[in-house]
Amino acid sequence: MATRTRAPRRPGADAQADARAETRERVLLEAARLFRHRGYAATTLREIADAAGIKAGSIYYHFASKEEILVEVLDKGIQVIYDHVRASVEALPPDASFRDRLSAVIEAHLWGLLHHGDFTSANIRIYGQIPDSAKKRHRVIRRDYADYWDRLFESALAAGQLRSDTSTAVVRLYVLGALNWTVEWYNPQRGSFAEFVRQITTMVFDGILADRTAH
Amino acid sequence: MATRTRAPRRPGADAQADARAETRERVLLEAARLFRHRGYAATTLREIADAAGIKAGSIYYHFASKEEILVEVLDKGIQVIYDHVRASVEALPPDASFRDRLSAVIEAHLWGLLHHGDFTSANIRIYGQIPDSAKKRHRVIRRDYADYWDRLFESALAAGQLRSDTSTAVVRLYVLGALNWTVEWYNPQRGSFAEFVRQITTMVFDGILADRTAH
DNA sequence: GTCTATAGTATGATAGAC
DNA sequence: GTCTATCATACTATAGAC
Repeated sequence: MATRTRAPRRPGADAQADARAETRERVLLEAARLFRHRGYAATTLREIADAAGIKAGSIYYHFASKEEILVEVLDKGIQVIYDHVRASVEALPPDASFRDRLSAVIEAHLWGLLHHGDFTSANIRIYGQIPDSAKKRHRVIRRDYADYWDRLFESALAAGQLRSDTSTAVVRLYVLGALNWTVEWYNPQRGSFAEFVRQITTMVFDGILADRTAH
Repeated sequence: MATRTRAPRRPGADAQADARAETRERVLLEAARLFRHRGYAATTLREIADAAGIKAGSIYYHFASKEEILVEVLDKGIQVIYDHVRASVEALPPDASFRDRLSAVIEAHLWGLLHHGDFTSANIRIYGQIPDSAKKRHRVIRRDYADYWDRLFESALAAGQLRSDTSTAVVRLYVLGALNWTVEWYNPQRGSFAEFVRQITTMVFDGILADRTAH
């Protein structure tokens, strides 16, 4: 395996590896789409295989079990968002304010969430319903991402920019809940993504009541 | 059937009707709990029957199909919240402000949500994954409740109390998303329900940033 | 790398006894 | 009203041909 991925030994080996990776990706993509809309247990390997253009038995060349597919789909649902968020924050000037920093994180989170909707919505929808063994393996990356948000809020609290009458954990759960649920109702045909981000960010920052102050 | 429910004709008929209704309720309760934690498709009628203390075949005396159970569980998930919210608003003085009105609605929504967690969480978790036929039957009450919130926000907007840079539909989706997700993380052991409601209401009204004005 | 065929198990639903 | 027994179907996973 190491020789195959590192240094193909004969002509054509690259193309073969590509074909393999491509089928694998197709299976993951269709699995995410089906898990999202049907649930994990209700989705059969035959459906996934059909959608990916292969037969059910062939899936076992790429994955050891249905649960292997599940864990990869769940992990990817967090990973695509986390990667995007980190890149977005790293692009900020080092002296960016908390408000700028959090704005960037919210926008990047929403971007990843909505542009990989099958993976992220599958994650949100089915996490509560999967076998404990799968939950346990997936929980690592989930915890990492939650910690990232907690550190952000902790530093804002220390700087006096976050409301102090609520714990940072509750703020994180409230904000991530509100953001994540948008994948269930966001409609790109009802306005631009930028305007959508502005509306959500405003409500997260300043609430839903009519402005009584100018920010 | 009408004679049985209206005027029992012999002694013991009431007790029989009670026993029937009680088994039926037990099935619904256990179904809600299992749908919540396993999903609809993954939950078998044998599991529901076991939990309710009867055999799988006996379920068909009370329900025509698995989908009948599903629709009742989903409807109840909205109904218990809706009833509580309406009663709470009707108890307000007729000249209550929008802020008081919305405070009452949020508290009642959270109360119903968290005190009937199996029905409400099952509803939230599995609605996106059920057969279209079930979705269609359940959608009526779902739409009614959404309309209730929309009317609340419309009147607040007309009175200049709701922020006007976002449509009432988006505000409703944002708020209900944030509120509903609390059933996935609320922990009654980490503080009183009243304090929890205060924190959530504050964030919905005024956002998460440090107070810059006194309300 | 994908196929066909199939083993072993579990499912929703029904029929009929009590 | 609840039971037992069973039908027809579908599932995950495996074995071996190509």
